[in-house]
Amino acid sequence: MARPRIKDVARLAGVSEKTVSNVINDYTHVSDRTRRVVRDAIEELGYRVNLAGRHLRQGRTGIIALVIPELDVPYFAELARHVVREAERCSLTVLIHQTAADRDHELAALSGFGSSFVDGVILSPLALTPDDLRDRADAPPTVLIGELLEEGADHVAIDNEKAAREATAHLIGLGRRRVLVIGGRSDTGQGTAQARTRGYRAALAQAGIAYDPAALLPVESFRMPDGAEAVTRALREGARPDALLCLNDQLALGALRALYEQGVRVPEEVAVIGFDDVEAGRFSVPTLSTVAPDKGAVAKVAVDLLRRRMDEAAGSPAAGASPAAVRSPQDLVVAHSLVLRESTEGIARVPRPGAGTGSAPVAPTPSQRTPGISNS
Amino acid sequence: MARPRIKDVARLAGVSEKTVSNVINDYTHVSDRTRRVVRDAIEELGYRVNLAGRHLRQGRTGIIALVIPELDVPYFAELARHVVREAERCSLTVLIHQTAADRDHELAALSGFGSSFVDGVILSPLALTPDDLRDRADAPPTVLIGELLEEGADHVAIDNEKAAREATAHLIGLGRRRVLVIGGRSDTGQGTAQARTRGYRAALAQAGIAYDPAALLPVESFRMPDGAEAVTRALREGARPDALLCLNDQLALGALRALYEQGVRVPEEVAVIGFDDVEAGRFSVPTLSTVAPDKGAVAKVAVDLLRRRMDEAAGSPAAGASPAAVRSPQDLVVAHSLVLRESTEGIARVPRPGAGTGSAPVAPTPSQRTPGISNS
DNA sequence: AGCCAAATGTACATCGATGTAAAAACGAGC
DNA sequence: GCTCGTTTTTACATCGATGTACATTTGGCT
Repeated sequence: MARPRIKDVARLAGVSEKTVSNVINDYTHVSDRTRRVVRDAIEELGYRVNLAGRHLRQGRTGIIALVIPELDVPYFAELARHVVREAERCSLTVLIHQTAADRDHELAALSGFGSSFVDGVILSPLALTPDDLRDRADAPPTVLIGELLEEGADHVAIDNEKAAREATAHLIGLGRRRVLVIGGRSDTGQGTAQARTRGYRAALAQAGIAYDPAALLPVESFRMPDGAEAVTRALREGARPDALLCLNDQLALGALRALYEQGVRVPEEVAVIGFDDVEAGRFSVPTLSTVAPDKGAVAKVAVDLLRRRMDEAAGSPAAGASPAAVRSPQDLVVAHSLVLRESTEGIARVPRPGAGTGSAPVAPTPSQRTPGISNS
Repeated sequence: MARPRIKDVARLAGVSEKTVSNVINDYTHVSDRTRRVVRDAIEELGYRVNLAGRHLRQGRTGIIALVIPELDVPYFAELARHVVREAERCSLTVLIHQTAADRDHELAALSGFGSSFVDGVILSPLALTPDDLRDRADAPPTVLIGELLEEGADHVAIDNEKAAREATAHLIGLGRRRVLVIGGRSDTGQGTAQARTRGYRAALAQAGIAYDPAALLPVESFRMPDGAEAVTRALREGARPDALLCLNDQLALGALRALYEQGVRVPEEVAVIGFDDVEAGRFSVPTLSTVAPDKGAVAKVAVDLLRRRMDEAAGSPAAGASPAAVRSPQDLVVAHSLVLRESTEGIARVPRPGAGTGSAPVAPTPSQRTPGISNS
């Protein structure tokens, strides 16, 4: 009645345990007849391999961890979906772990959850310092996404500086001159926020617009309430922006809400643009222009790179043999595009026809996406 | 250089392997001195237990699976966060698995991913049939959340029928008479959608309003595009609702967008109410009234129940001894409340003051929640 | 001092699957 | 029929941690 073991299969099939193992693992030299007999026995007993035994023997689990700050931030959730799909293709299981942007949690993830039961880690760090990355000794292969911390670790992301430059340039091209940056940071760190802020400044410089440090509105975290609060406070303090560059879509959606509450029209008075292209931005009122990273590509590139690292780790434990070209840390850049929607374009809204709605709508369907300006 | 084993710790500490194991597992009869020596050795070597070995020996992994249809549906993401937090308290790790509402994936999850490497499963099924639940033989302990499939399985959810009745009654109380149900289903299944539809009909009946089957708008899935499409189509076909009961917030948010595009004012012309209380509904324009399940409670109750089942499974493999009271399937109901926001209340918006925003805002801050009508 | 019970530590087998090395079976060629 | 070279199969050790059963030490008491 208990779960059958390989031993039970062997007994039923009248062969040794190893032969059963050979059949399971598609070992070459097994006669067709034996293979069939064993298969039948497996079928009859409903046998399935026990991962614990295999793991102990082989030292691998087939599980990789995806470590992200918050599950309920749509960008991470959407990314997670892609990573899971991608991993499934290589029959890897993804263990999703949230760190709540907590350094200890991220550290734990880096070293494989205090035990080697994941074969690799894809980590989106928020609170780690470059130092943390250095003193990991026996950590599993790791690929970072999103934040660029420093040389020394594999990393996949879009060109954040360039993307921010393009987005800002677009706002300037619309005639906007007073662009606030929600979530902007002036320090010279390696984080995404800093890179995007640099891009913003580059665009200003290119257009010959003076940079005002007060245009950077810091936020506690990158969620809707923070965006709303930052904008509300800025307006209350007398800011008169004609555009907002929000460093992610959550901030932008919060900002849209705050602008609405303050009676500021978007995009007529203030244009708004975000980052990430989350689904909610396609249905907000107004719909949200945004920098769209190719999430599928981020996931694919990250998983591919991680797999290479895992193979290396497994293949040559006594390192050195493999070509330095692959072993040296990779910093891979993924494509992004600028998706323009109502929050920057000012698509005319259907005038209110009393309660009637018989006429065909003029506004675009929300799912309709502007082709966008693709980067290299 | 390789990862240290228990053997290495034992050698360094000058004790047997078992003693090290005893220290690690807080066995009672270990002298303080020995304990300290072993602890120091562990510290010095940076030893950490290997899960594979422990798992093989104990037959447990300390991992539970949370199986949900889609990670990027905010409700599931928010729920997942709570489940992870709750599990962390009992030092359980959560493996999140998405099924894409695919029956095969859900089945695989039910039987523990083709191997016994998770100790338990919390499953939010969408495509499973009651039959599937019956023929699972050696599946790990399982708790269902959300959908009520049938007797025979542990289950945690809000009282969906009652919640829908309350929500509908509230709409009727606002004077609305033509309430459409986005995502409504008239069949007599055990799903959430059916339960909510029954609640809707009950409320109509109670108010003496005739039920029109055409008021149920079926959807392909429960996401924003589906909500938008359903509403757009209904309006185009001549429907003249004065309220929408959307069976989740995603549908409602899509509906809000569609109504906006059609020039229909919310809530003046059409009141809208959703289910789930996702964060986006607190920042939409207008903000979204919704049935708010106590997600923290759902997570807590589900994890607690699962732990009981896991203990039972571990304690008495040859069942029978434990009291039937606990072993019989539980069907636990969690509290919900009705959160009223702009989409039903019609809070006055600040009139557009040109570009000025100097005056204090009148609208409530988005995070401000109406206390709500709590159920039992 | 002498004894007994409780406290503490150890050797060894075990969980399940698989790599290793070697035995057994098979087939071809003379 | 016998040898040699392959193919197929097997016995056994192994991965790392821990339960079992027993050995040893400790301490309290008479």
